[in-house]
Amino acid sequence: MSYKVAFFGTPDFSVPSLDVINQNPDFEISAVISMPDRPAGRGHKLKTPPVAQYAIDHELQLFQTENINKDPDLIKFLNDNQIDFFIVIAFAQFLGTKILEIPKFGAFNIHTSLLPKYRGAAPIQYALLNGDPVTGVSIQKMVKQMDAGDLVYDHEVPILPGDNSGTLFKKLEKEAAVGLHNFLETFSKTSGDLTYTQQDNNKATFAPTILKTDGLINPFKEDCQTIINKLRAYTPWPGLHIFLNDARLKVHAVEAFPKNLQPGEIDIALGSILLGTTKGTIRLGSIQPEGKKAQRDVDFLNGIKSKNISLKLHKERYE
RNA sequence: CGCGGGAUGGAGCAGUCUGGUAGCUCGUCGGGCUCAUAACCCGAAGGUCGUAGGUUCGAAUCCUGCUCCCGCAA
Repeated sequence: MSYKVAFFGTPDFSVPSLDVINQNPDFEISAVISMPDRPAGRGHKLKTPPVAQYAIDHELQLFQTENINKDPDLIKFLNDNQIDFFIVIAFAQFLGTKILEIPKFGAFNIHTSLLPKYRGAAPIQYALLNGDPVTGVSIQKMVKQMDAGDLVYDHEVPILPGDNSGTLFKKLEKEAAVGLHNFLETFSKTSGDLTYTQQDNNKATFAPTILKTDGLINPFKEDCQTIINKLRAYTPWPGLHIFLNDARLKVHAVEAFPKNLQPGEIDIALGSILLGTTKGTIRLGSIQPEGKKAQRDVDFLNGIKSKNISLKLHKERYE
């Protein structure tokens, strides 16, 4: 006999986990639930979420819905099909109590931090923002409170100095699938009689959604190390940017530089773009003007000299 | 048909509006100065101005099609 599973997920990140279930003969995917197709990219062409695309390619029952809590057809389907449990990974929607009560064994969420640390939408980014040496994968039985459920699995993953959000996402995408694989094995062996570990709510920290505007380098409010951490956390999305001479520039590389400057002060005398912060000076090593490709600091400065203009922070943007 | 920027020697840019010998800051190569140098001085090489066509005596520059790159937005 096999267990019936409903899978909730949306981006690339969820696909290997979905595949793990799909490959396991002890589990049957009754439904895949994902977000609707959305216009995306340059040109705003309609784009199907990767999880939905996987479901289509593998001929799985697919639901794409804006709000699962208010989708009677989906709720009816889930109720009628005697689902054993849900797997939720990077779904981007909140599951209400009514939904959580449907499956026999409950709903399990794969979360990419060592809970109770970094509950919320952006655990990977926050581990990098804080310069953590290690993060991990947790699987929790979902309750109404966000990411506060009892744990059934956790596994540490080291963060290397060269990691950014892009590389760490890739690693955790695999680790999440491995974790899910192990979870499924345990589930089979114990027939769903799992061992739960409570989270210590006093140790809970939160990782709210990253906004595009968070990518602004603010030398009046941030120190050197914060900006370096932000670069790692916000690469590849949303990236760092700064406003110089009315232009919005992306910044792809930063490093500490031994020179004393006032917060917001810019110095290009040494052939680098140096920027004073609240503590320490930072060198902007790679710059990308709008409509252009990323370029080295020296190249950018050559263009500036050629135009015979000087660099100024667009100060109003930082208040 | 979401909005917009860009394509000029190896790099980053100016020149395009107001057609008429292709320029700036670098890099490269050669020479000089120097104990030495990423510094300074002198000199040189290197460009079918993305592509196809049109207008013109003449097009990087004006008009049209096409390709490629990128920012915003989502």
